Amino acid sequence: MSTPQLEKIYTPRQVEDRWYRRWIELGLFHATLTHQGEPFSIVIPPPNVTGSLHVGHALNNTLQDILVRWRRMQGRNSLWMPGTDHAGIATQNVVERRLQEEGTSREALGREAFLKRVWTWKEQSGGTIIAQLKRLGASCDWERERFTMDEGLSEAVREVFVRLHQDGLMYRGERLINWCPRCLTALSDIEVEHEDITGKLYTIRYPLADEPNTCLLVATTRPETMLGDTAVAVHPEDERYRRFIGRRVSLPLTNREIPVVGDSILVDREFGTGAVKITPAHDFNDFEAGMRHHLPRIKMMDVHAAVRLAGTQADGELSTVEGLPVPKARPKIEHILTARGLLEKIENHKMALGKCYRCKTVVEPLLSDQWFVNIKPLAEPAVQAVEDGRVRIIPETWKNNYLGWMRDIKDWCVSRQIWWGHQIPAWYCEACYGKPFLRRASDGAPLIPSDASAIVAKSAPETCPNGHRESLVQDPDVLDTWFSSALWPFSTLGWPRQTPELKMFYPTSTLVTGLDILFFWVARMIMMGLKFMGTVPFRDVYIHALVRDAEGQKMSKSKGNVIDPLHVMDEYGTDALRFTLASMSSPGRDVKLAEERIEGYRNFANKIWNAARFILMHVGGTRITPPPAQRSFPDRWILSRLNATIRTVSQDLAQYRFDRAASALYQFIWHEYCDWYLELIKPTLQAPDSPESATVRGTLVET
RNA sequence: GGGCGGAUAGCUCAAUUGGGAGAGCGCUGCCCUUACAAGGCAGAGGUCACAGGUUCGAUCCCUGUUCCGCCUACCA
Repeated sequence: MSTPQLEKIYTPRQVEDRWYRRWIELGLFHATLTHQGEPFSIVIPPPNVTGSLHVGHALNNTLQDILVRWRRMQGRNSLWMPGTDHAGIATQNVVERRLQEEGTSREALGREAFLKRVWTWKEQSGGTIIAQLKRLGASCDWERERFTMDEGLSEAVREVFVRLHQDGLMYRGERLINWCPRCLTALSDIEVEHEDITGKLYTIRYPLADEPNTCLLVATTRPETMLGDTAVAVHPEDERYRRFIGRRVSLPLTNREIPVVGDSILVDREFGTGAVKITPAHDFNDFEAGMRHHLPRIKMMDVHAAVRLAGTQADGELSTVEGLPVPKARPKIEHILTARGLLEKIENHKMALGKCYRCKTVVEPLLSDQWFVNIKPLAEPAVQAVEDGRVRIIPETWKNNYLGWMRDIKDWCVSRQIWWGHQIPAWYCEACYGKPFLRRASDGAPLIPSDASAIVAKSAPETCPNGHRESLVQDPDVLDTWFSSALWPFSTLGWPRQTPELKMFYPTSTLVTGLDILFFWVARMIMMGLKFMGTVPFRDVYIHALVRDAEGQKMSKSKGNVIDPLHVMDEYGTDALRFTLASMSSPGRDVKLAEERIEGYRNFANKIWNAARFILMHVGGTRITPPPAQRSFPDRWILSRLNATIRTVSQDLAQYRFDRAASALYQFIWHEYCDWYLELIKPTLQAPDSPESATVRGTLVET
């Protein structure tokens, strides 16, 4: 019998690396098609390919790993499908920043060279997050790793786009969309973050055209947009203003006269002055109102959110505003209005400011031609699937959140004016619609004529319907990153081909994710899964907590309160981090990660290490399983406790109570096995030949 | 504006059916007893946010209040 020499103190790093290598060598994470067990599958929420492991990833992947390893131990054919996301805007921004440091830009490089550059960047840094997941111990089936821009997944994207188009669920149209003036692209509604601020409410005098001494008082938080006003609305039943409806006011600072209309939807009599300016090209409500009253749309800013006076005959003073970005234009307009006695008052006003979720720039509503998914027909079945329990959302409290959003869902703007991503599979004929075609105008807007009809196809068509061959150009825009993510549960398994993997592992068993991407990702996967696979993409959605710092603050680089999981793993070991995250992951509560807690579980790992060390010192690698009749009282006791613990842990994990499972393990190992059992058997270990001793050995090594 | 969650020991959090309030960390005291001082044993510490109500009895159920957090919402 050899007596292995174990260090007195557990040093995680070497042990972790050694075991991880061994697991990989033995192919333990690889799911095969020949495995007889009942399939169990999870697709990873693909991290951004340029990303680095943060503590949210650590939690998310720890929980998935626990589930997968547990099911694997139960004999299930378990697949954890890994991969990364191309993360369109985020990645493009990263590479663009690099270019800027080099004194160049994507425009200077041109599309092709730029994309080459992004791919290079992806090859260089794309492996980082994967390596970090391995460091975390993630038991993914790495042989199956996918990337959202792999050829197979891109094919799935084109297939879906074309089929949605065929079914009338994908359309192009001029709508008001959220526009990021820094990223220079459209954003979907949920890509806009709202921040509460105290802004200003300006009340401006709009004189009646035929009665200049009488003014309508109009309230606005964005006075500069008055340059794009095409009407003023009052409530049709408002006694104060009824007599003005149908007459005209002369729009200050411009030479235009605009009508006064009655609109009971737009106007809240109680708010402000009861009179609202209508700027159809720069406000969502006004856009709708503009449609109701057939008002013209005047764009008073360009894609950089800089003021344009086109459509307005500006006087000398106003022309100084031309070209100024909104934050600079606003005070100038305020100044001019004040100087001319047109500003009635300014009040403080609480409001929500929309910001780009990628770069935090203030988002502007902009009139633009974009591609949209007609989402209602897809949302309805996805609502049903959750209502009737085909998809279970855990904890259930988020179910209403999901249903509420889905029932009130707006069409999904899927086109992005960036280069990194899946280029939209639509072609236009320059011969039919004139040149220059797809070049960008000085304001950056694509020059696809609104009436140009697109030829949507999986690959470039030979000719346009009129027979032109050489004049076809592809839509320059790319798809929202979340478009390809929505297909992830089946595209990674080989769809649109009917692969054996798809048959075996779809629908997947569980999705583990954070609340922040419930709408971005989860909802869209359910919609797309139902549409293209006919079944839900997963049975359970487990929504875990958000990890905060010890003070409960959201971790952010700017606050400097970020806990780096890599640092924690170096300092305390991977198991300490994982056990901490699991044990604090109780439902309905955010995880406040405090370093002392991690230290406590580092000690736990050390405790286990030393228990093993103790056993090995006495019995080495001997493995003896005595028949039940020969088992001592302590043996029978600890075995019964062991079985009870296994039962508890299994029940807890089946209910996604990672916290309880962790505490059951902690309790058993430390306070029952170590504190009592090991102490109880110490005397018998003094007499190595006694039957009790043999029993002890067998039991210990077995467990 | 609407919706949801939280408030329990100094700190971080448990407590699935209303009936004696728990863990880890920290703290106090004693132990370097050869598995582990990243340990062992013993112990202190809580009007379970506040105010009402239901009940024989409430941390738990109901109502209201305060504070914190989140989601959602473009009342200009």
